[in-house]
Amino acid sequence: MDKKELRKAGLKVTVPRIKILQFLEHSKNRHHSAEEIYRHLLDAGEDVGLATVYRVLTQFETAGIVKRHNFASEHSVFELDRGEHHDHLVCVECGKVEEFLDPIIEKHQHLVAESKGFTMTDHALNIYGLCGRCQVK
Amino acid sequence: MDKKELRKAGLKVTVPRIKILQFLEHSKNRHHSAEEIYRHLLDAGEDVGLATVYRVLTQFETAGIVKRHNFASEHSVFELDRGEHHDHLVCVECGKVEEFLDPIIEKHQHLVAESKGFTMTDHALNIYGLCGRCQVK
DNA sequence: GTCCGTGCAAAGGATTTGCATAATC
DNA sequence: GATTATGCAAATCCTTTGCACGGAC
Repeated sequence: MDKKELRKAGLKVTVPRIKILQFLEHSKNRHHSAEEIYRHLLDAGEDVGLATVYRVLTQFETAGIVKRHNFASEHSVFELDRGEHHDHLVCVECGKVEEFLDPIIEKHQHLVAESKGFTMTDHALNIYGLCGRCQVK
Repeated sequence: MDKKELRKAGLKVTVPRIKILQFLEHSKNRHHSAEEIYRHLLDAGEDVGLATVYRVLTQFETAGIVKRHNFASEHSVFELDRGEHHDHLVCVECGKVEEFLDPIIEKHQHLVAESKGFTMTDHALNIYGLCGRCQVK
């Protein structure tokens, strides 16, 4: 129920917000750029502006509905925030994104931060490489 | 000997290239944005353009003299590439950057990539937090 | 009806590029 | 002297903002 989720976040229920939320929930790939989401909505016959997509995504990020990532610099990609933390494996060839969680890495990150006197607030681990399919080519 | 290093990289020895290399070698902080480098050169009385700083840094990156990082999105920062890999701890308050290397994390990153069928080409682990000094404030 | 959200176009910041001039080899 | 590098200004890419109109409550 997308409407509920929006209301819970204190956001009015509007067409762009619902459509963007639905796309993020139902699309096969979980990571999308604002441009991709915008294109998808246009293709689906929605009359929406790219600026609105950015605005909605930013609101979603603030509300904790969405996470923003900056992989290989360039543009940001967004994914639904399901609460469970994970890191990313990104194929440098086709852009495919895989998620993973390694408890030992997680633990050691905390140890490292601690040993340097830092209070860790967040971390981003991105592994770049060639996915199985792109290695063959 | 900066001139030698430039020639070795197949780059002509020019004033901007030498000055940028010297700054990266001798500055206390090892991580700098293009803007910072540009400002420093201007303050030192050099007549240089920001575009040249970007061009030189990109050439240095290609030549393996410099590494480019994209921490909290926004702008890139550059550091001299000394060959030895390391990851980064970034203070979200003051921007201070600490380097670290954790063999167990390194090893597990390879294991993760392998288990997903990826050939790892690179990785970036950034831990964000508050450094000791900023926690006190 | 009030207020917030939207589309459009214009602005914004970081980085790149085109071009004539100036420097390196 | 030929070629490559530079500075400047304009262009580009992604993203944000200003504004008048339209929709949500």
